[in-house]
Amino acid sequence: MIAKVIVDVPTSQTDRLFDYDIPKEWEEIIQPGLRVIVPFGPRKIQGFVVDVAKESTFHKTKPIDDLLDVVPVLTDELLSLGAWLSEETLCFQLSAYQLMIPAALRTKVKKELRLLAHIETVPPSIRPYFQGGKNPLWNDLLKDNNVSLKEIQQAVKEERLEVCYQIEEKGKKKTERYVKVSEKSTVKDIPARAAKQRELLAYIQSLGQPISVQLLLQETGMTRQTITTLVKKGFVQEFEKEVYRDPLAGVEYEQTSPLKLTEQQQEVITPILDSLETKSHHTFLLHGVTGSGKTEVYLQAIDQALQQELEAIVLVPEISLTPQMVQRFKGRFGKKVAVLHSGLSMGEKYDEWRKILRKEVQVVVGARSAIFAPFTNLGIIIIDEEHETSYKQEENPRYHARDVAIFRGKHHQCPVILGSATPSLESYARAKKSVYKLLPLTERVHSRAMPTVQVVDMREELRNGNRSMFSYALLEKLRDRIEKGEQTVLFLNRRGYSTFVMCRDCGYVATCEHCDISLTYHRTHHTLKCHYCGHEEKMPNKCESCGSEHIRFFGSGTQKVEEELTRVLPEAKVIRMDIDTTRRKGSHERLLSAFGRGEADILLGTQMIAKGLDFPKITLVGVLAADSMLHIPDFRSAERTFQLMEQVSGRAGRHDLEGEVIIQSYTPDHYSIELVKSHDYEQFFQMEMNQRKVGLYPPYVFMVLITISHPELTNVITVSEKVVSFLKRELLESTTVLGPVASPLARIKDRYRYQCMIKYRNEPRLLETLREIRQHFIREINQGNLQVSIDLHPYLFT
DNA sequence: AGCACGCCGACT
DNA sequence: GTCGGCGTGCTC
Repeated sequence: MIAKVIVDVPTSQTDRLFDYDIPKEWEEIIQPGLRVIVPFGPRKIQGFVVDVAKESTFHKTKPIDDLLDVVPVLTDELLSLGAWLSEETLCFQLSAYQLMIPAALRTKVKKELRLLAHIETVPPSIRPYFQGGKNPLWNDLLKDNNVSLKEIQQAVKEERLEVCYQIEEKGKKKTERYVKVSEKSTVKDIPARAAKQRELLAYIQSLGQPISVQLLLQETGMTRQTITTLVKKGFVQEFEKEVYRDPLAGVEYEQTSPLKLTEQQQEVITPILDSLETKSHHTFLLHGVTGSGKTEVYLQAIDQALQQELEAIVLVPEISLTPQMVQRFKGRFGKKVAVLHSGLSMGEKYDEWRKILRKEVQVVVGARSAIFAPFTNLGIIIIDEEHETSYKQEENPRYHARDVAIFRGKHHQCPVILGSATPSLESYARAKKSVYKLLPLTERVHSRAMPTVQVVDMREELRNGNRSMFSYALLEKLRDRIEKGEQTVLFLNRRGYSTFVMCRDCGYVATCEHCDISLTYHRTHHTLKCHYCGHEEKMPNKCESCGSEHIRFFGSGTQKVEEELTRVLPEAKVIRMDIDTTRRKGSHERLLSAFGRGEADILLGTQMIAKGLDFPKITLVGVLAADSMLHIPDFRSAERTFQLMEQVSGRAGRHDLEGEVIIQSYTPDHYSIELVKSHDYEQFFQMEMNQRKVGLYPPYVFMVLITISHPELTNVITVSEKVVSFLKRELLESTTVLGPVASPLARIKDRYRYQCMIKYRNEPRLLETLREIRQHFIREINQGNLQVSIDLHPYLFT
């Protein structure tokens, strides 16, 4: 029998199957999805078995060396998903499979030296390494300049030393020491004067089951010595037991039960339940305004899946994986839930993952990579806040969790639900074309009103002599809330901190005459540049629109805002939440719960406070600079602005008190800001779609971004030009190839970067052509200087 | 990725 | 004549 193996060597030359003999004794055991150790040239490496066959066309097959697993770590479905993913994202199959297993399982095979003869026979320089019967690692010897490799090689040849391969598994299963009573031991057998021992044995006996040593000590107040004596005398046995690391140890979740659904909720859940019951795949776009009760719909749909003995995956954006969110799922489904996010340690992630593999949980709540949870009976997949860009991985493999979800939905014939108050244009357009099924939730639960939104024109403020970052209207309302003891959320968007140029008098922003996208200021040449078409112009001294000299770059930090806030409102208690104040583990939750307890009047923060906040006393939301994101040179900037404004507005008035929103802007007339007033997603969608049509952007076209980098600028330019002319030659006439132009980040780590862009509607030879490009530059790539990164459906243009 | 093989310059 | 530089190519 032959195993087809993907070896752990991430290069394009080895990105194919290698055949290995399966030794007789393993024929029953080896199956697809197992990890194995195989000989590869002169060394031993790890690999994934992806298939088993009768025979090989290769005539010099070697046998598999060792097994790393007994139970497959990849299911058949995940194996085929990996193959598909590597096709679609142009990554190595190996990388796709590594994505699906926890980091703890990504083993390294290390080379170590062992003594075959007496220590005196090996070179003196390496003798110290063998002290205490140790086997030194090859790499450690290499680092030592006194050690001569020649001598080692000689010793190996003469069989005084041998080179062995040691598997180093990073993920250790956590164990604890347990004790249990030995058979037929009785208290009577212990001398009466050993009262402590008697008492302890009796206690363990009374439990009727093994107990962890730590817990035993805690509960009885005895010393370790007493236990050891009992063990020595043979009355009890001590052993290691595997335990799970519990990141949420001690946290109690209040059990919740299903709420009565509103009429609208009932309407949207019906087709989902239908899809579940008939086991047919549909992708639903659940478009529900903030506060419309999407989560309750998710919960009840999952409940239905569980009743059918099926499993569920829920994806949540990383930043909203707060205890508040986890609470809602744990509260309803208790121990059936595993949580996977980046805040967990490697060991904790490994444990959560193993619970899934062993079918000890049926629901996974997690960030992007949780979409690969090794379930085998999926009943439903939910992607909350579907428009979030964090669902796209920005490094290889550059996959989008939405695409993976739909692949798995089709495989399991189960519903996929994309939920959002502000769907991505791509998804909404698909829903309009009936590719997805649109499920609208237009009302908030308990018929609460949407918050009223007031847009303040900051140009006007400036004209009225207000040079501060707070408008009169916002200040007045802030004072009002403090007086009433109500709370305010102040939102400052730091993304787009960078370098767009704007006139403080008229709001004019320098844009590219060819692309209708704001220009980026380049300090090096004091110029303005377009990152899409390469257009370049001089940085103006005066506003081109009104002639004012108040033209400047934009950007302001939370810290500065906080200072100013304490100056103008000294009585206000402020909690600041940004990357700086939430870096430490748990500080995120601490700050939020402090705010929830009413320990502050104002919560000031960035992105991270835009989501999931649900506190009854928040009645005012202020957005300090709504435009900051609008002028990022990205065709999605208007979409992101609208989404964010809506998202932030949703924080206000979610309970009995009515909510109010103040948005400060220098471009109050822009539709992405204007339309927040009426919370009119539909209208925004229409406007933005027009823009996309004119500019030829998704969803009207698909895009591919190719980034070329090299330490030598001239090299980057030559290669980029070759790439572009090759693309133009190979691809259809209807396809647009743009560039090459310097990337927005024109140099990273001493490497120059150029990019080109493909826009296409239908391009059957696309993947093939892109693969050819990689292949063509393979030599230069292998020499390690050239990098060609290919991003299909990019979300980031740096 | 590693590692071997192989073909040229510098040296005991 | 040999040692060692790293360009090239292979690994079931």
